Amino acid sequence: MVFLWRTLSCYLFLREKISQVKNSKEKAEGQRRRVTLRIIEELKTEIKEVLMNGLESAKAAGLIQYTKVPEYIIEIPREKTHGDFAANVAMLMAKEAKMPPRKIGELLVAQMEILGSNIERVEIAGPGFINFFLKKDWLYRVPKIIFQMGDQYGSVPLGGGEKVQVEFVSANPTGLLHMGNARGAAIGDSLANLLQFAGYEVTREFYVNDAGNQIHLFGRSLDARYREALGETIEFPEDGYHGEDIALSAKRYLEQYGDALLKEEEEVRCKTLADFALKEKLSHIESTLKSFGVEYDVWFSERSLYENGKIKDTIDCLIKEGQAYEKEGAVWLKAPEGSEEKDEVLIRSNGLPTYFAADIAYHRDKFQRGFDRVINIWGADHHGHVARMKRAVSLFGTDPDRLIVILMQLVRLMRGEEIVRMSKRAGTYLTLEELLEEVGYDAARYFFVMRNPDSQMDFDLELAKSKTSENPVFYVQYAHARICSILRQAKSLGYSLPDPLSLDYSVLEDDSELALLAKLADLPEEVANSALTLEPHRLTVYLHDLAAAFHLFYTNCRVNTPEEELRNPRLALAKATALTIKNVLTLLGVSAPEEM
RNA sequence: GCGCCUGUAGCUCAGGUGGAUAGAGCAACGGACUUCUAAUCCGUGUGCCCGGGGUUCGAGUCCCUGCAGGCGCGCCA
Repeated sequence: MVFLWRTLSCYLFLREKISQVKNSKEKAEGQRRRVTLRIIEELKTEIKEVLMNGLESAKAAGLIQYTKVPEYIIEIPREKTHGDFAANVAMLMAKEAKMPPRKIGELLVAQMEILGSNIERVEIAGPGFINFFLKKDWLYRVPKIIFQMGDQYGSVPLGGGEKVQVEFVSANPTGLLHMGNARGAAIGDSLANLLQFAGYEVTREFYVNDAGNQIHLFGRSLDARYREALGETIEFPEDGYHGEDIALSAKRYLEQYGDALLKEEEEVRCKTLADFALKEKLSHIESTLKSFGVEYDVWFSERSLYENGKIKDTIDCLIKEGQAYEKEGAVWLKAPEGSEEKDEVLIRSNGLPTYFAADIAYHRDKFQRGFDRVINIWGADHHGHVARMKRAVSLFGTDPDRLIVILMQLVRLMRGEEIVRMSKRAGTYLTLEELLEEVGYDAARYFFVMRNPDSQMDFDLELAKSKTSENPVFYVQYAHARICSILRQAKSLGYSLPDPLSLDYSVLEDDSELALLAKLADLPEEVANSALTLEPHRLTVYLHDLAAAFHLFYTNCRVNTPEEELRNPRLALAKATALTIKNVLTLLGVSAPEEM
């Protein structure tokens, strides 16, 4: 009876979910995303129920004493021989129950009712793990779910529509994009994709530093080149931008608008030229990033904070609250009470706000725009700014934990053994454009996102150029291309794939087939974990494992066999794998080629 | 001096909330294509997880400390 009920309810549950998915196909994206089937999660829940019921029975029978069940986990063991899932609860209870973990496990398992569940058998192993071996049926649900979900397979309703902003790259608009920006672009964009896939409402933002000191200097450098082009002998600003691009910008202005600017005041000349060149630079940055697969929702101008008075308002507010004060002609932000930190300048004695002041106003504005969480991706050289910024946010009543800064360690460029010293002034740095030309779009994206932002990375150009096959991205892409090839082959043999939802998958019994199914089922959990920890690089680990599982399946099992009962489920399995690979590659901004 | 990050195989790196025999790629060596793409698969590792303490049933993971490398500590951004 229990068995029947469980089977029936499970079936009804599945039917309901599937019909939800079916109906939702015509509905909006957002609604589609809410429908998700996390098999692994369901199974864990079921195991927990069985486990807890057993534990209560054991307690009721006076076999095990405890007051509270400790925080235990259900994990997927690395070793196949350790079962499909394992629980560590017996080991955690040992102390209070005053019994060896294995003994607890035995008593517990004896009280468990597994009849009618997905559990086939249970074992006690090692120091006291309770290992669960499941019936294979659950695996055969996997392909159907993947086909139901389509390009949404793997998405999870984790975020519940929480509004998250991801601000990344925000490169200095006076120059070109370098390797650090490239890393930030790959990580930021993948993270944004990932969060979106995990049910968050994501806004991608680029903060344009089009104000302040550097723009002033930028303008003066341009002005010098402009006048130089008109035959004047010039004195180049001491800390000016020496790059050739500056001179070229000035020349282009001259060609378009002539020499009329000479009659204007220096300040007007500088501002006009700076505006002209900034526009050029920004559109160049935008198109370069676009060619790297990155597009923004918002380009936020720092200058706008000056023009609409938000910086002034922010500082006034701080003064009013007694957090800032005037001294020696400057305005200072007080360090926290009792801390060893120094007070920070907000407005210089020359009357101009500092970058920090603008950034406070900027972050205040971010939260005023209603984001629940704000994620900034910064280079490690900005880490000194993090604590300050969090504190500044808290001064306006925002919980500083809502501001998350992901610091990336810097990228070191190598040519073989030799370190390439990057210098903007000398113009000896590699731009993102050049990188794309040398290494290629997919490899660059994958390479950057593969590594944990915390680790500093060497980018060896010679390696990247000479042996591109070393890059793991090809391993994954090849799996996808192979599947497409199988499907093409099937078509040319006249094999058509019937509705994958009506197939019987239980003929898939080879170890490599079962392993592949299990790996496919794992994606929603991987997405959830990666989104929770804000670590898109985990997805590359998953992709590699998935591709490996497929390559093994490919080697061991022939898909296009004449036996229809075997061929059809295998074709469907292959197709489901391709779909899954493509979904994850898309999150990483990498293409899924059909041929290689 | 203070702060942040890092230290895992020859090299490049993975190792959610502590779990069972620490993994992968590359490189090296030996096998597997008359069969859906060999950019693949299978096999071969003698790793003081930087050192030293500690926490506990159990530590690469947590705490303390030392060493080494990177990066910050501006009226720069």
